[in-house]
Amino acid sequence: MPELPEVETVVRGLRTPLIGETFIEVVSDWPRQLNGIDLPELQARLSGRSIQSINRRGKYLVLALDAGENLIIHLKMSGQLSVSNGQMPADKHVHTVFLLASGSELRFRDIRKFGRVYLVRDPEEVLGKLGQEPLEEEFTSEWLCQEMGARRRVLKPLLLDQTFIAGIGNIYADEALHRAAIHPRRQTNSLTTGECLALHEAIQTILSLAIEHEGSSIDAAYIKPDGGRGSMQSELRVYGRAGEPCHRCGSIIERVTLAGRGTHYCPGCQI
DNA sequence: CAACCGACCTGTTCGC
DNA sequence: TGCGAACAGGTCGGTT
Repeated sequence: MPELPEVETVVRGLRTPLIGETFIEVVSDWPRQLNGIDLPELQARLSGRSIQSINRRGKYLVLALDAGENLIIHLKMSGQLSVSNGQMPADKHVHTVFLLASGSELRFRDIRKFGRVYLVRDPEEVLGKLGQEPLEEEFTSEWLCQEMGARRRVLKPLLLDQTFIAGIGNIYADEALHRAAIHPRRQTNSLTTGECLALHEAIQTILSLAIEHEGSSIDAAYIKPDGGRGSMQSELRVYGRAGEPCHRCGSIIERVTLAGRGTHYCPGCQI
């Protein structure tokens, strides 16, 4: 579930309670969540490590620790992180708990169990294949237009390709294409310069707006670390609005399956 | 290289 | 009310 804006919101929400904290112990009842590191090894390498910074790369959270270790977490479809004082018992979907020196604990809750935790000395081991950060300076309209022209692919699946641009997921791909008034099935090399500029603008605008709104909380799948909800769901113009009228042209929003994903678009104004 | 499909999981919603 | 099918913010690996 969480895409770039949701992960960014989680990162911001974890900084205050976690930076400067020290790991004491890890408890897990779902070893697969630890992505192949066995619990004793994780325990040994994490115990005594303090958290120096928390950042985001694509949809990954990166906790930089002392002694050159990095704890990297991907929430996939249903992962949630929260910091608890340990008083309230964790519910049955919390599968990994990181106990901290202050007595509080970082809880990784994940109904569908797709989320993963990595502990690596070199973050590139996990993040190495990711593409451009869409809100950073290197993501320019010149770069985007050149890449589009050079590729021969269907547009929406390319936007979801994390090795091309890192962080866009199914909601914001659909929303960016609607804002840019481009049909999701268009071929990348068929875009005009004007369309490509509009797409670049739309990607940056929708992601920034979603961060301002602290992400989209459509059901219980995404909540902030403090338990609150984002408000971006009420700003969405196509995602989840099949059968409703387009705010721009009044046509009825359609939902189709494209590359295996539900795809929402306006047949009236997305050309 | 690109497109497609099942796998990985559990829960919720929808149609009959 | 019950019950199965479809669907869900993501990615990976194997196959055409």
